[in-house]
Amino acid sequence: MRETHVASFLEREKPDFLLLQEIKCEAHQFPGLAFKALGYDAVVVGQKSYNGVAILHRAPVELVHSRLPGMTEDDAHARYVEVRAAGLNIGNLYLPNGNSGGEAGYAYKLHWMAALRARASALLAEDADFILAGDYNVCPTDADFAPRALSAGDALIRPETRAAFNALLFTGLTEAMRALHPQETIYTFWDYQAGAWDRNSGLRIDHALLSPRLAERLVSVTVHKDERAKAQPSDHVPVTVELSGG
DNA sequence: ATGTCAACCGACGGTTGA
Repeated sequence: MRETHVASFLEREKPDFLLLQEIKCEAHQFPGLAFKALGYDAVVVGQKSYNGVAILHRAPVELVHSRLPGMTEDDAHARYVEVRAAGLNIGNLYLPNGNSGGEAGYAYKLHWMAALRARASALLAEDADFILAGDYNVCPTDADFAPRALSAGDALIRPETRAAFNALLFTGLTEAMRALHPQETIYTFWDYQAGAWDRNSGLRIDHALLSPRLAERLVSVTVHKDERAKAQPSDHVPVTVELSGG
């Protein structure tokens, strides 16, 4: 994980919450002390080498889920953590890419998306205010990736992938970026390969979905593109979602 | 078909997943 990049972002932007994906370490290896010095505690759902998610927070939070409900007990992937804080549920997700492991790997992605939709439905049924945000590994439309950045059969743009994403939205959620910026070309990820950053061959795969009352409080969505130009950057850049006080 | 990267495992380099 890119500890110094994260620390400088916290220091500069001072978000109430920071949702991290692909921390790629177990919880005891997470660099909590550097963030603690800046006033942040962490809820960490880790795993050796791959996946892993964490939520950094300044005020106390209550852990709600450390696995996506509906996924089987033997699902070893650390891809979801949900906390309750500031009167809302915050779900941080790292949705399966779906391009590895053949058709079984892709089926896992679709299964995961179905479970996420079920979680959204359950939260709506509770009348909760909530946000489901993170790396969705989905380009919702052809406007969400640069020309030729992906091949036609890529799991990020397959029709079944987009149908599952739309099914999630159609439960009644609002995709924060497109609610405020419906037409702009916006990317949040640039591959390390093939000079993707230099050619601006990016993807928009990091999304924040808001429950109905939260959508009414949406003020701004900011992509911190400068982060990608730093030395040893992540291939994703941070996205800030600003909500008015509720 | 990738102009990449990091960690794995098992002993320096091929394999994996993104």
